[in-house]
Amino acid sequence: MPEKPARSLRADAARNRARVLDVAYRAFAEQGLSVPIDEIARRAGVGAGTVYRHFPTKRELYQAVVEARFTWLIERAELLLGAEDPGAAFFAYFSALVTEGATDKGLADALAGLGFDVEQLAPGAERRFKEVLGRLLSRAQDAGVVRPDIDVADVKTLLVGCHTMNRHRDDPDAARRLTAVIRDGLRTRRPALGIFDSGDPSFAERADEILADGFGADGVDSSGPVSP
Amino acid sequence: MPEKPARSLRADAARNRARVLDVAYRAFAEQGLSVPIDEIARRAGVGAGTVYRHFPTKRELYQAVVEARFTWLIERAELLLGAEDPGAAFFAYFSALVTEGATDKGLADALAGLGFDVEQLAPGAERRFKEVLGRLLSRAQDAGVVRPDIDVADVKTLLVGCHTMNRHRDDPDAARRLTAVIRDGLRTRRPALGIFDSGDPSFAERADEILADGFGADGVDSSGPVSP
DNA sequence: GTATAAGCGGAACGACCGCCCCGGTTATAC
DNA sequence: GTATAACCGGGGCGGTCGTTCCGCTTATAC
Repeated sequence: MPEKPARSLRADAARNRARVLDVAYRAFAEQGLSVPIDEIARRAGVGAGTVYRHFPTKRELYQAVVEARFTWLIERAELLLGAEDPGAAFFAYFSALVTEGATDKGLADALAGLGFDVEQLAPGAERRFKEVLGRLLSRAQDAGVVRPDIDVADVKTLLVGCHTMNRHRDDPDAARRLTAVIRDGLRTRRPALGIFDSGDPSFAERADEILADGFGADGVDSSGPVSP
Repeated sequence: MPEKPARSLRADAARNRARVLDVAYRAFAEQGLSVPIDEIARRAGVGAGTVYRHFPTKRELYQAVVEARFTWLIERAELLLGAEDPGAAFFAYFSALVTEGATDKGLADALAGLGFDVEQLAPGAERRFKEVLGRLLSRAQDAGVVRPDIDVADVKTLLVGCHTMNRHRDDPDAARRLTAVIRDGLRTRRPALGIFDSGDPSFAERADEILADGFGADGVDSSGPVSP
């Protein structure tokens, strides 16, 4: 059962390595990438040197954790690829990824590309993830459920946005509402019903004019509240 | 014209203060809150001590900049309050805030509550901002354009999400698409047209079952790729 | 012109964090 | 049991960043 791919590890070393990996997963999940290595070492009951012997850099430790998580996510997606309702499958997976990111900040950070670029961190896993997510997406699009103008990268970005929003407000009700907004936004537009449609387009131009005047111009108005 | 609310400042001191404030605005806009004080001092051509004499902490410097920006945003919103098309006014403002956040990372960080809590940073400005944004929102909701189940805090959070997404992908085309997804998600749902509707709800349950199995469970599978 | 105090700049301090090193310990082969 | 090499832990290094301190400079009042 236990594999020893490289030259065998001493028993205590193997134990420590597994322990560090497990603790690291939990710590990253709770605090994200920003958790110090020293804390992981402390929680694992080992010295920092031990962590660094098994994982030469923080990046490699993070990589090991993230890779395992991605593999897990990919497996889950594959379970849904055979589903009979492509739209429901896509949205079920999307929602699952959102809640997953709420539980695992390390994963959310990885998807967001905080600190390390995921494509370099775990190239294979990231590619397979995007591939399988892309298949779920195209099926939903082919079924006419998801708007056709977005691609996998867009979905990934929307996912990152959902994670940020959930961190910004930990209220679960709000999280559900906000995810619902994005899910609805992803759906194919129904034909306009007139009264609900976007409103007077000419006003949109006028609004832009109103706002355009100096919006985002340089400098802080020094006669304002900034100069006490 | 130039006010001197407190005891008068020496001419060079006033000049330096204004210079620091202006440079700080630009630096925060470009790099967000994470820009070091030393760099602001360097760019302003003064020593770090000079920055700290005028603004005792980084927080207070940031506060001065953010407060001015909020005041500016509030003024812009008030211009739109009298608009005849509440829906267009709301969406015009929302879009303006999104592009504003892309230009000004310091502002985006403030809205996201990164580093400092905005409500403590600039309580008055933040309250007035939420108030005026809330009025634009309710009007659009009363007009039946924006879905009624969301509140101001939701809109603020969605804004933060848009900013994150725009940072995650700097492609302007993608940014437009992603903002469009959220704007569409904010619109009142049209009556369902049957074929496009959410799909078999019973499958949604089954999908949850498929995914629920261990999704988000504790621990990393140590027989996986984590144990080379 | 001179006295004086406000203002200036940058060296320095402390805290944090990723990473390295080395003297001591311990599993393992014989 | 013993030799030995792998392994362990934690102190320390180097870098970053917010903040403070102090000797020198200079605007300003008289």
